[in-house]
Amino acid sequence: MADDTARVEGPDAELMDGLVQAAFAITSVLNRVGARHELSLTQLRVLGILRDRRLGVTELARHLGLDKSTISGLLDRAGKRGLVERGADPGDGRVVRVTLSEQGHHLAESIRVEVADLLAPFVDNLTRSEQGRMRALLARMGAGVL
Amino acid sequence: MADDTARVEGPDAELMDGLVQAAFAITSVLNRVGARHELSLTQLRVLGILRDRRLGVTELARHLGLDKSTISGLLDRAGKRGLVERGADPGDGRVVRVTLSEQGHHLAESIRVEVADLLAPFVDNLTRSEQGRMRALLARMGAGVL
DNA sequence: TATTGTTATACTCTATAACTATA
DNA sequence: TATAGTTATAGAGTATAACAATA
Repeated sequence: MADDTARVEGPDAELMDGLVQAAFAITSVLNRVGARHELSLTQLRVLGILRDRRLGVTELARHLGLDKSTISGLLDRAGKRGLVERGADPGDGRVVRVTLSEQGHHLAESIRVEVADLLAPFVDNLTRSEQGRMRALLARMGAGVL
Repeated sequence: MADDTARVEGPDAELMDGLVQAAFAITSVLNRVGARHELSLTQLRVLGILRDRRLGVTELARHLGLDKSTISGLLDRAGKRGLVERGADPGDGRVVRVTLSEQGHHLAESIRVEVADLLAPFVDNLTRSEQGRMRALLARMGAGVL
């Protein structure tokens, strides 16, 4: 075998490991920030998703990959804390429109800042151009729809 | 301001968003694979951690960032399924050495393969050299200890 | 009939506090 | 005294099944 580049190798196992480790690390940061505000990771995600959206229960369930019955309970607890509000849908009497309360918006913004603060030291280990390259590589991988 | 590069900007918010989205996406893959085998994400992690380690309950708790009482319950359930075994420590009568059973090792290996299969299509969106660059960037960020 | 949301039920996950055994 | 692990307890997260209301 003269040409090493022709060797058939599986996908880069080390990279996969790195991605999974990074995912755990980032999730740990999110959990820590959530815990400061007595929010589970899921509640944190609800706040993040509802920041710029007004969704029905079923849509929210689809965003989170959870059953709608799970969302009902989640919303009960978040509602009791004054973070979200349930409203009627003008066009369809069956759907419940879920929105962030003003307090919910404030909390979501605090969380965004705190997460950025905890992530910054790591992102700052990269130069500006490295940051740009990382961003581009994530996009090329299709990280958003992964 | 003649020199744009001198402008003080906050850390790259877009990159942070990309990292968080990627983390959710990867976690979703892990959850899916776990669900196939009726394993929670935490049980999945236990299998992964114990693959090449023989830890005490407290050490395992530290690895996972959970309380040791949580680990006790986790091990009860995993043990009942024959995935892990509790053994004595030769040097310290207080510690319980946790190991993967043979069945646990098999399952851990299956999971590794399944995760790799689900992640492969995305990693394969990058060329070899891009994969290498991504791996290096993750390492430079300190993704492992993030 | 099909869809939206809620409720009842049953587990798992998780932390806190109190406990036992060993060091 | 201090540390390792377990147990009891309580609350949150989760899915399944059954249900009511609306389309």
